[in-house]
Amino acid sequence: MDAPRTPDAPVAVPIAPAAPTLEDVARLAGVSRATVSRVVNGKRNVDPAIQEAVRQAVDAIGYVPNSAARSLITRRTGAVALVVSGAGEGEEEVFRSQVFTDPFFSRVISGVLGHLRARMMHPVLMLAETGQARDQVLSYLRQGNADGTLLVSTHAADPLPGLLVEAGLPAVLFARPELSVPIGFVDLAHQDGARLAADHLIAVGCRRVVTISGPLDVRAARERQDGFREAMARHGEPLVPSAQGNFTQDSGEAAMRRLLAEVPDLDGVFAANDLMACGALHALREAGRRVPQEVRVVGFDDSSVAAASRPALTTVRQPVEEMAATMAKLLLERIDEPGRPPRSVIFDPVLVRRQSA
Amino acid sequence: MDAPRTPDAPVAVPIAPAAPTLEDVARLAGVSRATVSRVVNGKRNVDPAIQEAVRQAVDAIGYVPNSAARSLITRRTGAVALVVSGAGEGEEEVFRSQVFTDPFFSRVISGVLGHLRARMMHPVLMLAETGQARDQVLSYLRQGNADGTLLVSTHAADPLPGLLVEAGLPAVLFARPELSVPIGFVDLAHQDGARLAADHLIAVGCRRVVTISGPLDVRAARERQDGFREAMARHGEPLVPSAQGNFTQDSGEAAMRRLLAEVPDLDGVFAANDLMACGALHALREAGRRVPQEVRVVGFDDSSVAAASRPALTTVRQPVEEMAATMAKLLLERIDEPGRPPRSVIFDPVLVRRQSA
DNA sequence: TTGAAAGCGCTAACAA
DNA sequence: TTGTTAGCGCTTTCAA
Repeated sequence: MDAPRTPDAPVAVPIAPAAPTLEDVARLAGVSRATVSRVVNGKRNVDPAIQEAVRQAVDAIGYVPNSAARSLITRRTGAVALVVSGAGEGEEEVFRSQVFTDPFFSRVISGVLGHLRARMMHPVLMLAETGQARDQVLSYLRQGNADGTLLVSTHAADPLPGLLVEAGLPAVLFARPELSVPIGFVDLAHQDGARLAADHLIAVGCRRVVTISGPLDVRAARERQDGFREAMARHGEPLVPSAQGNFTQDSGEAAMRRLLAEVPDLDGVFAANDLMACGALHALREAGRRVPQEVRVVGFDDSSVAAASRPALTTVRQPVEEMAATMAKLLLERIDEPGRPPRSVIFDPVLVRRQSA
Repeated sequence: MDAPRTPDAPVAVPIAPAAPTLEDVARLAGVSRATVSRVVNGKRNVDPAIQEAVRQAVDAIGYVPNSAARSLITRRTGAVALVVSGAGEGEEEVFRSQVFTDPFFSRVISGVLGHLRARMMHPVLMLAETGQARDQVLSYLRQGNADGTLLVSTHAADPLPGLLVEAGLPAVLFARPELSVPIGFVDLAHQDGARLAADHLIAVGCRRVVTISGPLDVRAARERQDGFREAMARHGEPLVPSAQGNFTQDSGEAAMRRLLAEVPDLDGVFAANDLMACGALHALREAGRRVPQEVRVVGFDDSSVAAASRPALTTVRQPVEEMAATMAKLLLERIDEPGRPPRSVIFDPVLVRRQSA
């Protein structure tokens, strides 16, 4: 009663080709597994003739080492986690879109990739914006899925640095941790950068200067603010009106409007990042103020929007790619020599003059 | 130029605590390794009492499974490669900075991450912009470092899709491959999107319309261009002046200048992406043309710059995050059921009206 | 339901 | 210089 089965379509059948192993190569080359292993890993002390024979066998058979097996012994994965961690209050999707809208993270990725690939290591991207996500990241790392962690915290009081140190996992941060944790980091001399901006605004003749700050629970935002105020005080301007933003363009635009209402005769603006400076530019244009003729604007970061905006932004450059590359370098150092104490590097900012000031 | 400073760092002594293994847990709980394994992996058929005992032992001892050992048997890593591949001509650093300046890639990452994390999988970021880099990616994958590949090609005739299929590695592409390769992908109905733009420009009264195209060796750019021209032809405008850009803002600005010189009375612009549309906006402002009063501008993608630019861009939305999430979904399907033929999904674009048209 | 035993594929002592 | 041998820590038949 059985209807004859129609044969399955002649689709490219997925034959599991049973990947060749060291054993197979060894047999074909007529040597031991150990010797093959040595050749494959480029260890010295192997007869050139045998080396050649092994190589031929490898090519002939299409051998590729299995990295799980290798990792099991070497305790190395060739991967590092690149984790972006938040405060733990936001919504997942909001956090994601904010993180990835900000050109900052792209620059971090770019810098990290640049340094890592030369060492044949690869970054695994992870988000740790909630407590649960953080636990997942932690357990992922504890399982030995990565050789170390590059951590970018977006908010203060992030518990992750402490947890990583506690777990004995190599890690390096972007930005000095809020809480004192014995861990390496790269950072910028934010106060110096803010001073550069203040000095420049004064130098080009501004007399009524205001600032748009970032969220003041973020250390970098605080330091930029403090540094700016301090420098202005030294120039005899101890009272600098300020409005707070949250590093987004919209928040910068809103802050600028508030400041225009509050200080109608302002002639200089320092924004704590370029995105907000860009927003300020929009608000100023909307208010009919010409930049830089009537109002000068200085941003911070020198992100891609700085050069792209019109007028192009004068800004304080933070060498993010270079910092990220250094972060990777510090991590690899630590992975290579676990005994070594954590190192940190602080970078100096530079003023980049464009059209806005 | 930065002169990195090195602050002194406190020392943290590295204790190598010899991670506990299944064996340790088994001994402590008084059961066999197999039983512990079953409990840890949530297999049924384990006495609740024993289950509890094992769990306690796990907690007491701080056991975490070693994923290299696990992968060796399961042949799963929990990682997928997210590779961005280029044509193979550019410089490494240039490619990196271009890739990561474009908000498009950030959106891809965001969408991928959103889908993957729910399945406890993680993306490993890789670039394959040169032949050498491509080989590295390929060997990384062949070594079993990832369970599959999500591939975003920036250029036509990318050999990687073919190589992946040939190697029997599960993969899904963003955008249909130029060469015919039996592989799954997600894509947008670009022509339909371009038609949306054309219909809108006509509907709002434009009579002298021009386009800024992307590089025409990129399929998406071609389809947007063709779709636009076709739709304009149906509206009785078979000859649409066009200038070519390369998807960057600067190239859009330059293209717009050329078009202004060539077609001084133009009153409508369709740019093949938002970045170029933004550049066009700048060129138009510079030329003293008011948008949208004198010239209407429509972009493509609805990337973050579209809403951020002033005037905000009317644009054709490409649901990149959703597409990327689907790409991840298709890949996981394929990883779970290797026998299954590749699936693809094509998304419909939507016109997003803002201020520029 | 549990345990014993056999590897997964590789590297690294240790001998030869 | 090469081979032998022992695992790395885990999952998974197969019996009990």
